[in-house]
Amino acid sequence: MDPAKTIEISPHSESFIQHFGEMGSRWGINRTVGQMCALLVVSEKPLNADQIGEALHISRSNVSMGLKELQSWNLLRAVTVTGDRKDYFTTPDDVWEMARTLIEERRKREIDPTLSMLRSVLLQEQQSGDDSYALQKMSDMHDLIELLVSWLNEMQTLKSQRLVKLLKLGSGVNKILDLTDRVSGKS
Amino acid sequence: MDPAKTIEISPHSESFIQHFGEMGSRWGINRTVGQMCALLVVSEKPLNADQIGEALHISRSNVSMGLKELQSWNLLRAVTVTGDRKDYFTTPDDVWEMARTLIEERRKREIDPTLSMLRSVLLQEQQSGDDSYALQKMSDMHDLIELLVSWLNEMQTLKSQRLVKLLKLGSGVNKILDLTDRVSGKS
DNA sequence: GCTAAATTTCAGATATTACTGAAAATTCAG
DNA sequence: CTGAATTTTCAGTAATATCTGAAATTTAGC
Repeated sequence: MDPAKTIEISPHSESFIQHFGEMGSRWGINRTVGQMCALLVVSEKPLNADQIGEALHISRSNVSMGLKELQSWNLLRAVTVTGDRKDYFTTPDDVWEMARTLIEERRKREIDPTLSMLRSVLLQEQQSGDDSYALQKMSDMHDLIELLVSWLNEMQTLKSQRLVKLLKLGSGVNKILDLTDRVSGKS
Repeated sequence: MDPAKTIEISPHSESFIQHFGEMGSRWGINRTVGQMCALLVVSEKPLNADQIGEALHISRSNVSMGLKELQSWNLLRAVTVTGDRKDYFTTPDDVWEMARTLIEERRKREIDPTLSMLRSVLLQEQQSGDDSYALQKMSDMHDLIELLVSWLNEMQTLKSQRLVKLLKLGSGVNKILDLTDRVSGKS
């Protein structure tokens, strides 16, 4: 079989990959993982670890660790090619699917732990009232985060098409809210 | 005047502050800045730099740098006390205001640059069609991000009360969407 | 099972980021 | 202005995170 070719990267794709590397650090992920993800997104065909390493000029072992990291983000699809023992990788085709996954994973890593912490602190009945200000703040924050998380979860259940429609409506929803307010006579 | 006292931190607040330190690294901010922010949130009174440093066991210069960082996130309010040359700091009282600011700032740092990059790449008309797959992906991603950003901006214009109502409605909006679909006869 | 290809692991090396103390700059009451 | 209080800057150091090559492990055809 055709031995794995050195993959070509166009200048446009190069910009894209470099950008994701730089942004990677502003995210929780590191530069290399960001580049790997970007590379797999713009690559039409799945790539094997050697191709990835060659394209990004990183060691084989670094590719391996990066793939593991991407896997933990649920952003990796593995493909096996008959007659080739190497593993080939790609990202989901649909950018909306990727966005959903990304948001879900970030929620798990960045928000859920804080919610647990707040719950646990608030559960322990305060022995004395001398810390009531702090506890009130934590309570406010808890409620805010819980609301955001439950909203996010609900959005995750919608089909992409539906979600897009809702986002496009934007603050137009506000008008509908006005309407329901008037009907039900609230606030 | 009463010289600035060593501030007391309750065990609950301590957990809160430590947690924000640890989570800080999962965010773009570092441990110390996370702790400083948490400390100012749960502290009823504004604190001066020395108090912050003492409470978190960090150097005065580190406090200074941390404050600068927090300022760049628009999360700091400075208060001057008459008869005291020291500066006192706090965070906004309203957690919703903080959440808005945080989301806006993260958008600026984590999303806007990517949108610019994608725009700039897509603007350069592709010389040859041999990279059409990558360009299509970038175009999809551009549209997705643009939609998210414009939605976020619209949400930022709503009053907190309104926003809460909308979030509580959650996927209930979907039903309203159904209704408008039926009326206008779309999709 | 054996073996060679492929992948993963991990200790040490490298690079990046965060922190400190000392010195410089700023601020403000007198 | 002056000078003491306060804040900021920054070069050097400490801590963290990332990357690599070599060795260990896993995998799959035979």
